[in-house]
Amino acid sequence: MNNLDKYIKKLRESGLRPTKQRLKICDALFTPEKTFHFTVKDLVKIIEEKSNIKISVATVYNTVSAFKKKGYLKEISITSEKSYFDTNINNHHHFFDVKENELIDIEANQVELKNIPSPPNGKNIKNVDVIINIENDSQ
Amino acid sequence: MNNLDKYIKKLRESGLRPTKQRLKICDALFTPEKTFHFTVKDLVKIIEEKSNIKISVATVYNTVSAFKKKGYLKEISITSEKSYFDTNINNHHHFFDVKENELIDIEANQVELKNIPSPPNGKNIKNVDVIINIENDSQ
DNA sequence: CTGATTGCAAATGCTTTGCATACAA
DNA sequence: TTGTATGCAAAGCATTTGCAATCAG
Repeated sequence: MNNLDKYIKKLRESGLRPTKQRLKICDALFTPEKTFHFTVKDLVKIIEEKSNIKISVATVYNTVSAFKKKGYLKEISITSEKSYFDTNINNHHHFFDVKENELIDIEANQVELKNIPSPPNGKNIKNVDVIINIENDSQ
Repeated sequence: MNNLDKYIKKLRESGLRPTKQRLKICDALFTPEKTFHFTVKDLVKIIEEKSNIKISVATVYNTVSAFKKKGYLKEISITSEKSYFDTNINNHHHFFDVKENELIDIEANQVELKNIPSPPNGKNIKNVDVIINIENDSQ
């Protein structure tokens, strides 16, 4: 299956029609070999630089949101005024530089998590995020 | 030392003058026996209900921000459109109900974290947050 | 043609800034 | 009186909503 077909499939599975704007979003997100972290604003910038088209932030938001709900993207739990997303959907964790707002992946098997407590009655665990907040030595 | 003196001390140590508004904020935050989680909007509501005074959100923001910087409050790392703070400044973790936006404390010793990887060169670890995201069984 | 979906301008709501006012010395 | 800190209205942004335009069938 070529990329275009993959992207059309991902969009349809997320409940979205494969429009020109949304295919550009897929291209920006899923074509790079390496996974990466981004904000909605980052993504708009990447798309506009790559293709010289105009795309509204609202379109990016609803597409990213649909992909997140479907599990094609993950949102990262950090204390930041903006939402950060990750194209790496495997179980893993993060360093977060609180001053620079920079994220670095940590492989899941690099951290040993044991004795995870049971969730409250009627609830189940969706996922566990480990955030290691870091800052410059001098601070 | 009585509460008022404690609050004046906390404010001065955070670089703020002890004004009427700020003492109300201290009262709302540090008088309750139990620690709790809150957003800035929650805090404004608590203060206005308790004392019938008007207080602007900006004043609450800058005071909360100064207390956070000083370590008298902690911000919690979660994927939410609002910032959540915690009056419990001991090392501990959280369950986060992603649908209800509800937080529950987990004692630090309830989770066993091992093999924390070394931070990148020139950086040191400020703190480690473990977020256990939960949702209703049926979902 | 018709009902459903799209893309985006405008609205919303959280957070920060700028400045007239109040305060300390 | 004078320089500094305060409190908050207004501005600034991230995100969501509502709807005219478009599309699929």
